[in-house]
Amino acid sequence: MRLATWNVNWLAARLPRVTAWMEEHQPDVVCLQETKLADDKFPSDVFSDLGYEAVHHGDGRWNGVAILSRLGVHDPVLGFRSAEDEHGCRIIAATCGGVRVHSVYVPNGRSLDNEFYGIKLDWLARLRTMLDETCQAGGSVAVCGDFNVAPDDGDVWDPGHFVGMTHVSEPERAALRQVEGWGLNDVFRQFNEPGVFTWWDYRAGDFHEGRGMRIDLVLVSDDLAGRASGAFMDRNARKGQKPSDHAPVVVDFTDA
DNA sequence: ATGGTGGCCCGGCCA
Repeated sequence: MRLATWNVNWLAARLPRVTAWMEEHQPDVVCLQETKLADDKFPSDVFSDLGYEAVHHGDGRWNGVAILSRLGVHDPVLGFRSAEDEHGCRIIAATCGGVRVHSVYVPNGRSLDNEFYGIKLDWLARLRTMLDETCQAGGSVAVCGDFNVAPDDGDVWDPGHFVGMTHVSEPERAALRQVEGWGLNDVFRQFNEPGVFTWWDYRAGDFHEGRGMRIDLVLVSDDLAGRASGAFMDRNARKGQKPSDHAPVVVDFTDA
């Protein structure tokens, strides 16, 4: 199974790039974030023509998450049980090829003194609760998406630059570890050295200057981690005309 | 360096 995650920063603008990328890389399951589409505007037919079933959770303006799969889409769950915990459309789950897949877009947090920072920490705690409530220990589980947290200092271009900022603060990293504590592994790290990033600000030539962060993660249960055969970030998808500010992350698994 | 860019929808918000 080839599993991918990509924050596309508005699917309407990115659809040609996304479909071309899927045809080139042939993922079996794709988690998308920041589609910024209402459900009735989601281009299910385009993905259907490529052989993928899709489930989408979006309200049209901000956020928006989806799962595309050519291994089936079973038992989809849109959002948390309580919408007020979710702060927009930020999580969708479905079973694809025997794996419980989650596509997540964690709140940005804005700044350490902003109310959205607390919302971000609460959201990550709520994610852990969802895993506790809906996933069986020992099952095949993947939580993929834009976590808006760089797991450690090797995941940012310059730790000194980020002192006092979100994405790197200890409470955020601790909240991420609590999610991983369900029994998930940051599988990208098995195959890549520190310094491989997934997001670069559009501004000031950050991409070309290498000023990025690794905030797009694929967290998988132990059985999947044991079957992982490779993982990469596709830098080419961040180049050229009208890119997302995120690059996709791909992980390959051998069959069970 | 409080800029810079690029999305939402068309002025302020969000990343």
